[in-house]
Amino acid sequence: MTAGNTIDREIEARLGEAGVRYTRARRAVVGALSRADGPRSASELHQDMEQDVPLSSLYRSLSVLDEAGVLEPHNSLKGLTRYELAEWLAGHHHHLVCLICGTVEDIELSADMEARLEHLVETVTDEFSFAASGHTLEVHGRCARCV
Amino acid sequence: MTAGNTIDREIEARLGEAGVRYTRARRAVVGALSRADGPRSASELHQDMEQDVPLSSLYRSLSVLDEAGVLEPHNSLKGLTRYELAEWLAGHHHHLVCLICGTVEDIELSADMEARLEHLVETVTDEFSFAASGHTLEVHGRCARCV
DNA sequence: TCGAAACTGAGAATCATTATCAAGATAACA
DNA sequence: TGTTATCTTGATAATGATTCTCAGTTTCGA
Repeated sequence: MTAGNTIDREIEARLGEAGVRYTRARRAVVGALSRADGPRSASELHQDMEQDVPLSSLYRSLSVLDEAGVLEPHNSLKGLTRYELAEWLAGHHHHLVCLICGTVEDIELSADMEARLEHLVETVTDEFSFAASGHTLEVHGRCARCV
Repeated sequence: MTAGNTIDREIEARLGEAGVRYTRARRAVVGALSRADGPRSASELHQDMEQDVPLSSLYRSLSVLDEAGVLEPHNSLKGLTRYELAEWLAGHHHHLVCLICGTVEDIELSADMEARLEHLVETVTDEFSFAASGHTLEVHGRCARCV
């Protein structure tokens, strides 16, 4: 996939600006996340990549990538933090959150709905003294696997 | 406030169905939460109620109330779980999430916007095999205190 | 008033995450 | 091409939130 390479180049550039390297471990994390269909926690990634990268390094990779703006953290069930590629890499989307098993699936909204949300967020910015930088609609319920 | 009493009666009834009592500690938790303007974590509540209830009991109260459907958990920054009164008690609302300090403020949407969201959620239910039970719009950014 | 069931508090145990630190890779450059 | 400054890594210890355990206490109904 050329898309993968493009993303890799963009990330490499971004990390360069941040003064850090795009190492094997970090590439592996990005790879696993771009293969995933939703946010993943450190331990989920650890399994996905078959213990290739030790947990402690994995956590460090995640926080480096997060600080560089390559990833976005997503706080989920049971005090777990799951990460996904940032919107500028993966596109804007929303979440289906399973209240039973905690997994999160990405979904996209219609352009119409998305436009309305954007407008709403602007309104909020004015109404409350809150500097909005983004938004996510979370739909809660039971996923297919949790019947 | 009569509202408080009404809520208390409703909660008492609900807990009765669940076969648990509405004890002093649990009342204190509900009181602190209904005074708050957004979700609160166990340790925040512990401070709010001036160590009146020991942390271990507080956690237990939270999980009992959660299981009985009186509270709703909200996963926030740094693996913290914050709770708030469930929607059937506190009304439906959305969140302003500060990415810096992690505090969450409740907001309400216009009826128009809310109707659109509801409609959207129904669409999602059909399109994906996902049994939606609720939704929240999270607006991310910096709160007034974090300039 | 007695006993079963529910509750409480203190402390130990768990789990995710972060910090530490010595050893290993890399890049720039003399 | 060796040298050095810097960035990384991996193992391990430490932290912080949350859950578990268990003995003692309270509460409700018979």
